[in-house]
Order: sequence, then structure tokens, then C-alpha cells
Amino acid sequence: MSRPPRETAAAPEPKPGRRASQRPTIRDVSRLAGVSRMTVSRVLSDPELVLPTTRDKVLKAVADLGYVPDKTAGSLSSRRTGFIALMLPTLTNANFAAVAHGLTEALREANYHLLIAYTDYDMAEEERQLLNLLARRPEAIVLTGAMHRRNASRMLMAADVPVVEIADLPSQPIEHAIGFSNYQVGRTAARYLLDRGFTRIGALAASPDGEVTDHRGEERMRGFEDELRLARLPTDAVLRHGSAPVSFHHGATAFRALVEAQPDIEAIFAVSDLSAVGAVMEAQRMHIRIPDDISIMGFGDFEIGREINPALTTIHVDFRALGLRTGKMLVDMLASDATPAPSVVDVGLRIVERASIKDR
Amino acid sequence: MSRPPRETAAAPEPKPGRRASQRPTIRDVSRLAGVSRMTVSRVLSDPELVLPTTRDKVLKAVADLGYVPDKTAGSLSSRRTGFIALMLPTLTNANFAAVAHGLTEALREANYHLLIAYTDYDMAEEERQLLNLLARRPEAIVLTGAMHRRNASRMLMAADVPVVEIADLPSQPIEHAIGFSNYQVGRTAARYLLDRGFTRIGALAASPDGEVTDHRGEERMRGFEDELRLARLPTDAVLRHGSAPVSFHHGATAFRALVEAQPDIEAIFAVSDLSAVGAVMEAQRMHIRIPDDISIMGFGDFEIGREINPALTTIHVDFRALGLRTGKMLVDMLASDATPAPSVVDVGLRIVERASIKDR
DNA sequence: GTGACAAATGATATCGGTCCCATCAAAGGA
DNA sequence: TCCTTTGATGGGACCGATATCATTTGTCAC
Repeated sequence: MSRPPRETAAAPEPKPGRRASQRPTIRDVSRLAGVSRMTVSRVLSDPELVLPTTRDKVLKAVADLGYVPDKTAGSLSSRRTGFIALMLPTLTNANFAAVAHGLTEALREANYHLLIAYTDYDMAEEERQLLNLLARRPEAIVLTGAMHRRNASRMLMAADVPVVEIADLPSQPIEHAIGFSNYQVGRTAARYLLDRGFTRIGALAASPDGEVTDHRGEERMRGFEDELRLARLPTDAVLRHGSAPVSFHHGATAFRALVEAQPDIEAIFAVSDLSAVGAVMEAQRMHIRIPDDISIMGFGDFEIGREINPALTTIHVDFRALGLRTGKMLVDMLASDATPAPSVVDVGLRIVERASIKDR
Repeated sequence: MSRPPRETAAAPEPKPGRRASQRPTIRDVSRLAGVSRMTVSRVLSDPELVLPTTRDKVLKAVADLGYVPDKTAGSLSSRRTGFIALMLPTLTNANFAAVAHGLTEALREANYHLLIAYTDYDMAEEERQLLNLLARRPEAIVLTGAMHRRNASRMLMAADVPVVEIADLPSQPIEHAIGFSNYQVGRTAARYLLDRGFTRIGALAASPDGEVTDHRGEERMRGFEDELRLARLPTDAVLRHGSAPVSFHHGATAFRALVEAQPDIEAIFAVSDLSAVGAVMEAQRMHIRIPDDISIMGFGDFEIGREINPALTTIHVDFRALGLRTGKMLVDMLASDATPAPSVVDVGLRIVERASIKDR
């Protein structure tokens, strides 16, 4: 192939270093506005530093080019990614979604972005996801659930960013923790039912030996059983049925199984409102009257519990507030470069009494 | 202050260019393993290219140092961030959460990470969030909802990455679209009720003039009313009540208001199963028999609808599959550098007949 | 008028990877 | 034997921002 004829006006062809993107960079803006790149950067990150006239020139160039700054590059240079990592078991649970919402809200004003990963209750997946998250260099890490593999814990300690475990107070916090004790949830539920005078008390949970395990639910059951034992009551009506995660349907089938196995049951605690609501629905179908024949309580205070008939007694934890509080704490923490001492905050529980329980 | 005494063995102090991070970089790994940075990079991204002996040396160094590659830097260099952006109205809706799950699952194997933003049904927020997302240079953008501001649309067109609108087929797709028509949902619901012989037909929706607007729900209502009009039936029992987003409680209050205003109502379509379930619960409290006195149907096929008594007739859309499908499409699209022609896929609807409707 | 100081702006190195091409050794063919 | 090809590895530029420090300009006091 012969060399093409010399061009009339040698265009200052952009060096073909790498495949060029069409997208304008800060350099394009600076050229168009007739200022340095640094000035453009300042206009976008701290406008006060720049004279209004200069600022306007720059903003016009930004608008004309449709420039959107590249935070990837910015993050690398400033060593601040603006990411907060959040690891959840699942998003399809209203309470965990509420955590995410609360967090986002708190982080929005400080211009942090949540980087969400979820594990589907699978601990091996947790480890993989954690690596993915860490590779994005989040400025803090928020975890749900106190169970981590060795490796995961080690990676977290080495990450050198604030770590907050939420929604579940671990016995050995990695660093900060905000939440409540699922064990106490169980004990509180049992205590509540005992105080109401019940003696044939059961519970509905998922079986812990399936493919996935609901550690949080299992903790609740442990507390529940302990409290029953302290009262010298049998725990044989604590039914672990089907596999996690629990659902309305889980509650329905588990309830039927429990009632058939223990016809004299008086009161039932379900690990989750989801199960509890399912149980109430199944009871309707079986013509078992709630609470006259059997009392039921749940955990989580899901909206549906308020609406069913009878309304569901439950244990309330404000997950959205939990997210908000965590977010605020992180924003403060990241704003001051001090490293506060590890803190553990128990936000406590609240029993919400509704019509699904009737004193014996 | 006087100069400290000369050190005995001048440590090769690292140049203090910028505040040094403790975290090991690829350079540390390469030094420890005695290879070049490039070789380390290859071991981690395409191990086949490297001799097993070399590979093992590198992997050992990686493990010893606890090295976690920095994707921020990698993204900048390779111009591939591995992010897919997802914009949702909210995460606290089981169907939208299901979309996120489906997407994640499809993207996981190709090692893309979802970058989620949500708008709380607020269009100004959508625009802000979109800018945040674009600044992260996602390789594709997935949007829910066909309503965008001018500006948002323009930004999307200029973004130069695949854009997929899902869960709602827009009249003017920006590029690709996978979903269903909410207008058709409304018409289908009305048609279904008409075919069952009802003539006094109502609906429950949120009021469109609150602070937030549920455009999707409003589309359903539009289709519903159109179908009624075609059948020469009045639309005066289509109740827009309370503010979006709808909830169980919304359904309960709206149901009561509708029944009080239109005592002769025979059948009701609710914009969402949430409202429909709330309505059924309120009906129980009002001793209105469903379906004997009033038939009810919803939209969305939420799990709870299957469990209540009577089980809820609804219109089903498989949101998880929608997410999965979108994810697969994107993975294919991004793997081949071809730019496929814009496509619009209607995944259709399915009426799920349950006990909450009884022919007249 | 001049020096001191503050405000506005610019020049350049750098963040931590990957791309592109060069280099070198080993293998195979003429 | 020498050349070509292939496979493994390395060198250096570069991605697009910001940190840091230098420079320029303007203001004010003396």
C-alpha cells in the first residue's frame, strides 16, 4: 500500500496511543474554556476557589461538551473512591432492603455511593463477594450478620478501613457493631409467652442443615430454647422445618406440621413475621382460631403483620433507622481522620402487642 | 528543633511523593516474586499465559502479602470498569428487588458488578443519580420505568454505552427495552373482569398528584379505564386514593373508601397486589365476603397473594426472569464488540386465577 | 513606590494498574 | 547451521483525574 497523499492541512491528529474514546475528558474542557485542567477540577469539586468569571467559562464548556467527570480516575488520584460497601444476605427481604435505604439516605448528602453485594445466605459466596468489594477500595465496609469465615475476617482486618457489623451483634466484633442480639430476641419472645401464662409453647424456624443456613434465625431459636429450659419447660415443640430462607409458605406448612405433631400447642413464636403470617393464614384454612385456640407472635414487624386479621404481635427492630444511624456514624468517622475506638451499640428490641396473642 | 542524628544505615526511605498507603500494590508483589508487574497482572487476569512455575511464585507472593488488586486502577487503564448500572424506583419492593437479583445472577459469571441507584419515585432524583452512575463509567445502563426527564434522556444517549429499559415498555425506547406494557396490564385486567360478567367495576390506585407519582400504576389505570370505556361502562369507581407508593395499608383504606362511595361495586382491580391484599384484609374486617360479595384482583403476583384467604387472582410478570434475561443479553452484548440494533421485547403477562374472583 | 501577603491559577508528578510492543529463549524447518 | 515462528516475559507509556508546589496577579500598609 502506498503512502496516502500529503494532507492539505495536516490535522493535529491525536496520538494513537490507545484506542481513543469519544468521551470528553477534563483536558477537553480545559482547552475549550482556556484554563488549566486544575482549574476545571476545582470548579467541579470546590467552586469557591475559583473566580466567578472563570467558573462560568468552565461551566459553559462543561455543558457544551456534556462532560461528565470520570470518578474512576478521580478515585485513583485522590485515593478516595466514595464507595461504602454493604454486604447483605439478600435484597428480597424488606428489612434488609430497609437497611440499604437508610444507609443510602445517610450517605447521600456526603456524596458516598453504596456498593451492594449479597450472599444469598451462602458463606462461601460471602468470601468471594468480599474480595470483589475490597477490590473496589471502599472507604468503609458494612456487613450484616455476625458469621464470617476465618478468611473473611482476616481480609476485613487487613482492609484497613472502618468495618461495621450491623443488625446482629457478634460475640467478637471485628471493629464496630450496631444492632441487636438475635439470641435476646429469642429469649424475649419466650419470656413474653411465659409471662402470658402459656406452658405448651412452640416455635417455627428453618432447618439449619439445608444448603443455606439462617444463622440469625438459628440464634433466635437458641435463645428461645434456653429461656424455655430455664423455665423448666420442654423444647420439643420447637420445630425446625424446611429450608432457609423462610417465607409465608414456609410458615404455612410449618404451622400445619407443628399443630399435627403437637395438637395441644398453646402459643407459637415464629423466627420471622413471614412465617408467622403464613401460619395465621394456614390457621384460617384449618379453622383454628387465632388467638383463641393458638397465640402467635413473629419477629421483624413487617407491614403485612399490621394488616392481617388478627394483627400480628411481633418484635420490632427499626432496620431503616439502623441503616441511617450506621450511615451517619460512617460519615462522621470518615470526615474526621481520627480512628475512633471500636464501639458496640445495642439498639434494643420492642415488643409490639397486637391481637394475635391472648393471655391464657 | 535540631536535625535528628544521622542514621546509622540510611534506610532507602520511600519517596514521600504522596501519603503512602500501607496496602501492597502489584509492584510489591512483582518484587517479592521476582517478576515484572505485567507478569503479575497476567497471572491474575489470564493465568494461562504464564508458566506454571512462574504462576506459583506469583500466587505465593500474592498470598503472603494479602494482595488485593485495585480495580479502580485497573478500570482506568483498561477502560473497562466491570460495572453495570441499575436504576430502580426503590429496593423495598419485592419485584424490583427480584429484578436486581436476577441481574446479579446473570452478571456474576461474567464478573460484572451491579451498581444500584434508586430514585424513590422522584424524577429529579433520577437525574442526579444518573449523573452519579455515569461518573462511574458503567459499561451498560439498566433503567426501570419509561419516564425520564429530557435531560436524563439526553445524558443517556450521549453516554455511549448500551441502555436497556426494563419492566416497562416505553413508547419511545432510548435503545433496548425488555418488559411489558403497564397499559396492557390495565386493559387485560378490565377485559378479564368484563368477561366474568361484572358491570360495576372499580379500581384502587394512588393519586397521581402527590409528591411522588407512580407512573407505572397510572399507566395501568389508563389502560383499565380505556377498556371500561370501550365497553361503554362508567369509570367513576376507579378510585385514586392516597399517595404513592402503595402499600398494604393503602389498599385497606382505599378499599373502605371505595366501598363506602360505591356500595354496589362488584369487582375491583388494584394496581398492585399490595393494595389488593390490603383490600382483602379490610374486607374481612368489614365482613364483606370475598369473592361472594366483591371480587378482587391485583397485579404483581407477590408471594403473600398466594397465601391469603381467599388466594388472590393476579397478573403475573416474572421480574426475576426479566432481570436474568436482561443480564444475559448484556453479557452477550458486551462480549462481542458489535453494536446490535435496538430491540424491544415484550415478555407478556399471565393472569393467575385464584379464588378471589367469582363469575357473576 | 515597594515589600508582604493573600488569592487565583498553572505545571507536573503521581495514583496502580493494563496496553502495546520489544526482547529473548526454545522449537521447528529448510 | 541459520532463519522463522512461537511462547514467555519485560519495559515504558498511558488511562483521566487530583495533590502539591510554584507562579502570577492583586491588595494593602508603610
